[in-house]
Amino acid sequence: MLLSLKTGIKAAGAKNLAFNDDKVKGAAFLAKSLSDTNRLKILLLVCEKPRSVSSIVESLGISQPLVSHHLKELRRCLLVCVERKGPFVYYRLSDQRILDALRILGDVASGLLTSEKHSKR
Amino acid sequence: MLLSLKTGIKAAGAKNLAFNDDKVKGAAFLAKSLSDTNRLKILLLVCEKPRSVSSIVESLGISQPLVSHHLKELRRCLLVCVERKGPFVYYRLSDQRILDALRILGDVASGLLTSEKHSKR
DNA sequence: CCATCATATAAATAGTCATTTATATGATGG
DNA sequence: CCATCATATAAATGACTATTTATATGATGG
Repeated sequence: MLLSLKTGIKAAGAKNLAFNDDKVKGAAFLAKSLSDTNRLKILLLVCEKPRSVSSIVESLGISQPLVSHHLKELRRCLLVCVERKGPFVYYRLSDQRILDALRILGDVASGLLTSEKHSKR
Repeated sequence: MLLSLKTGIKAAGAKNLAFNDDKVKGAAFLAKSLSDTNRLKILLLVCEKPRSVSSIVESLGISQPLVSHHLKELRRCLLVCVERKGPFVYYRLSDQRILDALRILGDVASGLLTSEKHSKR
């Protein structure tokens, strides 16, 4: 299966030689974490400077356990870094390149909904 | 809720002014579609030239109904374009920028697993 | 038209996941 | 220590989704 994919890609010829199976699995793994709007909003909040959980709760207007739950998932994917300061726990985005990916996805989504590329038949 | 996010972002200050709620929703929507390894493999197969369903089935070694199912999802997100030629149906990637996003995600995933950024405490 | 090939859809199943409610941990100030 | 605040975890629930198996549609060549 893995082999047949590689074969397929090689047969196809070019651009995606960089996508070995680990890259594909890693990309899918991160994409899953980025597929929830609440998590995306959290990432956008912590991308500038570290933010405490309560600050995130206040900004997003969703329940504290839900924020904690999503932060746990983001931690699991190593998308955020954690630092405790007294009673507060601060989270920040661990890699700014995630923002680039999100920008592309957002732009492509906007484009796809307005363009007519897909109406091709 | 939407408002509070915007407020939160504006309060945060800068980089993500481009992320309005529609962009966030769009990015999450596409990310969900990218979160399955089989769909990613399909996208990588159709990113070069149009590919028929049977060709994809053969390359990936998964069942034809499963491939059709995933293609349907990719169609729903407008990530692929469809063209029928005789009995064959050809799919191709509708926007090459998706590859850029995938490359970033793959790279970040590789990086996060090896780096020590997250072990900060 | 009929048989066959390519693709799509349907139904069933099992696993995952977001959300809520309730409770626990953990630090701090008095 | 105790009360309180900040955060995390647990359990329950409903919704969604990937996969399989079976069947349907749709085009083509004879």
